[in-house]
Amino acid sequence: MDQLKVKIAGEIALSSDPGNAMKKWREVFGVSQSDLSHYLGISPSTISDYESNRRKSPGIGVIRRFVDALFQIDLKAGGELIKRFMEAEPEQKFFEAVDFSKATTGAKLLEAIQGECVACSRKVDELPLYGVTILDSIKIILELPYESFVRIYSTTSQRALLFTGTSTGRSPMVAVRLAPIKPAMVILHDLPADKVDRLAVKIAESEGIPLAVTKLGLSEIKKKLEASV
Amino acid sequence: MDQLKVKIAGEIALSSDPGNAMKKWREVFGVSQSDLSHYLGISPSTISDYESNRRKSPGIGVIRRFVDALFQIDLKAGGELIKRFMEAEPEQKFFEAVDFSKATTGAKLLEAIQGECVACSRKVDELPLYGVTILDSIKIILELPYESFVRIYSTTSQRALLFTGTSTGRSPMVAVRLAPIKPAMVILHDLPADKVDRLAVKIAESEGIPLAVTKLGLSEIKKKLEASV
DNA sequence: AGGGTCATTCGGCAGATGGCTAATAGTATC
DNA sequence: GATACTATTAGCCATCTGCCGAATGACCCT
Repeated sequence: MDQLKVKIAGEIALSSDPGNAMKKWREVFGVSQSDLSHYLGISPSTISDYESNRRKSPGIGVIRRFVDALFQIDLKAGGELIKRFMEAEPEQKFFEAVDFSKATTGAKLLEAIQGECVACSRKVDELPLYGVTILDSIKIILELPYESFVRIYSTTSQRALLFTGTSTGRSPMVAVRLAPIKPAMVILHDLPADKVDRLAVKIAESEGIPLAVTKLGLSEIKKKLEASV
Repeated sequence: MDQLKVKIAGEIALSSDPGNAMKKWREVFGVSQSDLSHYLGISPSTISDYESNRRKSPGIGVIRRFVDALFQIDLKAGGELIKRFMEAEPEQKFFEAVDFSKATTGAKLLEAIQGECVACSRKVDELPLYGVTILDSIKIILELPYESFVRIYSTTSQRALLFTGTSTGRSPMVAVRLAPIKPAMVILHDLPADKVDRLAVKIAESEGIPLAVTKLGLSEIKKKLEASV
């Protein structure tokens, strides 16, 4: 647990955009600016000041309070996020790509993997899909250093992202929002449609990216994908 | 390499004694205050100000420049330290204890493992030894979070510490200096007597702790130790 | 005894931080 | 439309950072 704290603090401290790093972690922990500020006993605008880099070099006191607050808020709520982060084993591959030889559509893909659209369903047929990238959401957040946090998405235009190991879909969509190049579609693995986070849906809508869920097993999905190549 | 930077930055940021954390890493990298300050283009007293916690919450800008400087200084000198840190495999035990059933002396121990004293040799016979703790110096520095960096030494009074994987003996002695409870003797493994760092010797002298080296293989040493139980 | 490197302490100062309040605005939900 | 929650922006100010220079002690060396 301390290790995770150290990683977050170090990431913020070394980031060339510390405000964005703080924002990322706040959103990953699913805390609003006002909740966080209330917890810290300061005004919400102060949080916004940090996240917009109005303070170019925040003191480590701020960082410490910030990280501690996120942890304590999560612990009060049961410590689910921290638990999942701690359980994630390092040194394992966290993504896998399947390319299609010819373009398909979101609708066809969802049909193949028994997916259900929860946001932006009208766009499901618009964009051609050239492949699917399967990602472990926890590992991405943990193992990609902040600077390269978004680099993985550089090739994801015209591709669907399938996130595994997500409990609400919030963290992956935060990642998507921060990315400069957006995927054509996002699919959340093993997550009931009604448990999808509202913030995640909101991000999907505002970005215009179809968001879907599927309960099919991972190996099943891979089979289907490879069969459709 | 970035991971190591993040770890150092995070450790400093979250430490309740950031000055000491900065000092630890500066000394681990073997850089003097004046060299570091010269490299950063600031005055040596500024470094001292930080290390004595005159600034209670240094900005992340300072931390960033500090960490970058340490890395660049080491890289200019060949990057040996960074290389060693990167090579250290995690998830491996980093210490091993051998206890004696009855007390022995430093002189007897050194004779058994073919050790050679390089500092404070006159005290080698004074203190009774009840055991030897074998430590991997790199792993200690890397894996022990700063707060518990010294906890391992709580039981080392009346014991000798044998450090493996050290290239100059500087880092282990820095660790010893920071520890609240001191070992009775320090032995550096696989290191020629003339390559022992001068700062290491100085620390040993000022702490009154005999410092020795041995070239005997680790397995040989363990055999000898177990034989003398 | 003197010179060199090492580190610490302290007073001082420009400028930045850390915080506030108030105003603004986008989305949701009622 | 009103209310509530979200986040951002701007002006303001006390305090603290970030850095300096000078003075002070340790050492070690020759």
